[in-house]
Amino acid sequence: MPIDTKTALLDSAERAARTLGFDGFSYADLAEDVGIRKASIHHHFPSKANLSVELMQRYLEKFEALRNEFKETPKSGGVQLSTVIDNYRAGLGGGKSLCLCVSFTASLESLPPEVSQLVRRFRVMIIEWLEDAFRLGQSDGTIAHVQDPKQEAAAALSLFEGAQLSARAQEDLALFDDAVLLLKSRITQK
Amino acid sequence: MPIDTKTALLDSAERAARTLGFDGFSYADLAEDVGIRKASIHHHFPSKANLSVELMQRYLEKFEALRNEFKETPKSGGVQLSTVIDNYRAGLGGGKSLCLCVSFTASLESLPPEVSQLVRRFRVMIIEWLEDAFRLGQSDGTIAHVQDPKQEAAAALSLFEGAQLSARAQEDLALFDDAVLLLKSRITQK
DNA sequence: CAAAACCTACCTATTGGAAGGCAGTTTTCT
DNA sequence: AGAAAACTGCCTTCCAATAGGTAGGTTTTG
Repeated sequence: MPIDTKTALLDSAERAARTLGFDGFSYADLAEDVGIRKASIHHHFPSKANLSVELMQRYLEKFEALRNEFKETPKSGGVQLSTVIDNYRAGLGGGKSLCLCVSFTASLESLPPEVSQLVRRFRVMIIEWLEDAFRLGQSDGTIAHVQDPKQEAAAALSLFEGAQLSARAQEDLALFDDAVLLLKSRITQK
Repeated sequence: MPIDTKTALLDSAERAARTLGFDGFSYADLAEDVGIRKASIHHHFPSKANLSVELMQRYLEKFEALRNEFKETPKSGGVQLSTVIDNYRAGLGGGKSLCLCVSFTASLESLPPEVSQLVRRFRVMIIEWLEDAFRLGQSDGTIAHVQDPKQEAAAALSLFEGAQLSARAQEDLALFDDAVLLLKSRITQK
């Protein structure tokens, strides 16, 4: 047994959504990519709206799990912040893809309200993660001049998502690095 | 004469692109919105790719003009930065639309290479504007603790675009304000 | 009058989706 | 245990709607 077909479909759809946008791919594309007939996809995902929900659900859960990992084995604020940054950088796929949350936010109108809800939950979760990181970094001294962790978190999330757009616009990871350099320089590796 | 049809089409298309994404609207939608037959659109824009180019061109020119205005009648760095922020905020349309540059960046793969080029030019222009603003703010004292204007500019653009996404995700302008608050608090109104 | 603007009428390809079949596995009933 | 029923995963066939686009004629306008 190579790979579960449903998972293969989700993987393919996620790739497509993050590189082309949700309106940028079709069931036909998925079918060809996975090696299945187009109509068979409906067996796993009755509708494309349904697929979008399961896609975002899985994505959210994956990052919630990652976050919980870091909650249990506490690291310094600086390390936590670096981890989030690295994750957003890695999510760029060399400048070709975006965070699913970013991509879905851009075409939110084409998506069922359930997805909007999940996107919001995703954002809240990341914000909380960042807020914790900044608060920790403030007290353990691994992030310089933190005044208000809440404000920092809101700004940081926007910065990361915007930095992904910058990098993607020129398909160049250096643009991402440029955008986060200032923030990164406030981190004391400890 | 109410409005030039071509302009009406561009306006409608821009609205659609910024709220639904470029793949989220069709010539049929435009036709209904403007009150013209679908096929007639081809008279003004032979292809949708063509439309996307003219759309981005107009958008770029509009902001270039705005920028030049500020070049001729020099204001303080803080005021210039505030102006850019306000523009990105206004561009949100109450949380329903995005900057065309952001929207196009997300679905860049569906667009002709000419648009990628224009998107890049747009970004470069904004970055230069911001860089000038930070440099000015550094010397005239209207923006606090500016170390490297270049780094600040790159971070600021990402921040604004990301802040737009944040606000749009919840259709709430307050999210934009949250994200830019930290930066805004560094501006001394003068 | 000529050009520009717009129309009707089509066209082809693709969209997401419905309906029903069929082989293989698992569950249930006797 | 063995037959029947139900479920799974994928298939083929079909479909109405929509996509962007073309051809050629008619109206409007400078």
